[in-house]
Amino acid sequence: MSTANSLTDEELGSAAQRGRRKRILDATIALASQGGFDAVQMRTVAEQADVALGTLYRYFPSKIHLLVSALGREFERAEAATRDKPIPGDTAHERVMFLLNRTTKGLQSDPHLTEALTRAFMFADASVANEIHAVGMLLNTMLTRAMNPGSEATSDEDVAVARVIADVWLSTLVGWVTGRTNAGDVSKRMDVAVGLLLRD
Amino acid sequence: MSTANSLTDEELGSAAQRGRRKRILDATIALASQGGFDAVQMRTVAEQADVALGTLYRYFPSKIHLLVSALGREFERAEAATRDKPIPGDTAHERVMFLLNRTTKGLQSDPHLTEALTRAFMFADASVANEIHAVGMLLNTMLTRAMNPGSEATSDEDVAVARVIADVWLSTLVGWVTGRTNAGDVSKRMDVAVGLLLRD
DNA sequence: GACATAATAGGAACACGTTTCACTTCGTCC
DNA sequence: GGACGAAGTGAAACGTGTTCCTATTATGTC
Repeated sequence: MSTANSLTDEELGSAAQRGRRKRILDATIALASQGGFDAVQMRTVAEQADVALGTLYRYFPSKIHLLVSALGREFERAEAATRDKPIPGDTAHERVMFLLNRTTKGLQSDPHLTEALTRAFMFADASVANEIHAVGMLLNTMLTRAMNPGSEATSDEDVAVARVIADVWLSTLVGWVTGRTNAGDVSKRMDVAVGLLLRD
Repeated sequence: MSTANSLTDEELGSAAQRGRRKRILDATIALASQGGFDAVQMRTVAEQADVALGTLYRYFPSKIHLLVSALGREFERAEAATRDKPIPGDTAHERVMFLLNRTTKGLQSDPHLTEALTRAFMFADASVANEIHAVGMLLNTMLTRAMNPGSEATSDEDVAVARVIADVWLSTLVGWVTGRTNAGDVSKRMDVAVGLLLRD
């Protein structure tokens, strides 16, 4: 696996290049959504994005980088769409579960896409650290905001709890993606975990 | 990915067959230990186990099945070695941490092997459910026993806590394996998580 | 506008997981 | 002991991620 990074949108000079990058990610999402991890074939992505295979590899040094970058973009999109909406719920537990349920439902509405992205996320190695880190930060931000809706300083404990919740959520998601847990159990297990962690 | 199962030791008739299976798993562990996931190449495993490639695939229908089965054998070995030793510690928290630290230290002493096995575990899909389930049960048994050392009935809450701990541990392990978390942080993060879950 | 440089296209080639197939060996039943 | 099916061998072939190479096209500089 190569050690280079994916090209981010910001460091791309021309509009044509940003266009290529966008077409590549769009094709990736479309293929993943339709057939999951295996359907995201580099030749197919390149063809569908109207880009040469070599160019695809110039933008994203591996299939994993590509998928994790796509995941990042989707996550940002989802986060941006809900950034300014207050999360309903009287307790941290309720708000966190609202957030998790909403996100989980979104993921479960496109199982193939979720499978592809989760697989990539879990398979990624150190060379994908940057892309992974971006996703992790986003996730933690969303969770701590749900726990602590005002913009008061977030406590260390909140951060720790958010990390544990994120870990459990990821494991559970992997279980669902790989067919070991059914959709309903994801919610149930998250509720149990959140209940144990946020006793208010 | 094929849907067949790995051949278990019990369902193998002859001693020659059990020998083949053992040689295959030994070769797998040796290669993984030396070079990690990528070094476990099916041709190399077959060659080193003195078995034809087709035979290897008859015993283990994919590289993932092979690695997860190897993981299962290692886990059983580790569990059997410590089954009857009482776990030191005055509280559930201490005992669980003792167990986690001992296991984590064992894993970290062979990073390549751990990388290979964890990668396989996280990448596995539904066709590997049996092999995965065996590992999951073992892990949960070990954790609930640490939490609840007598053989008193294990409560539902204990089981739920054990599952959450296992989830966090897996996520953290993945972080370590993929170079996102260093070895010391694994312990620290597990301690925080266990502290949140077992407040005694 | 001419040129240097970088980016892209197009496609061949390689690596490794997986499949396939023709053949041989082994175990079992009569 | 021979016949038969299951298991094993050996090698070729395929699919897909990845790399590499050359020709062509943009892009920026004087």
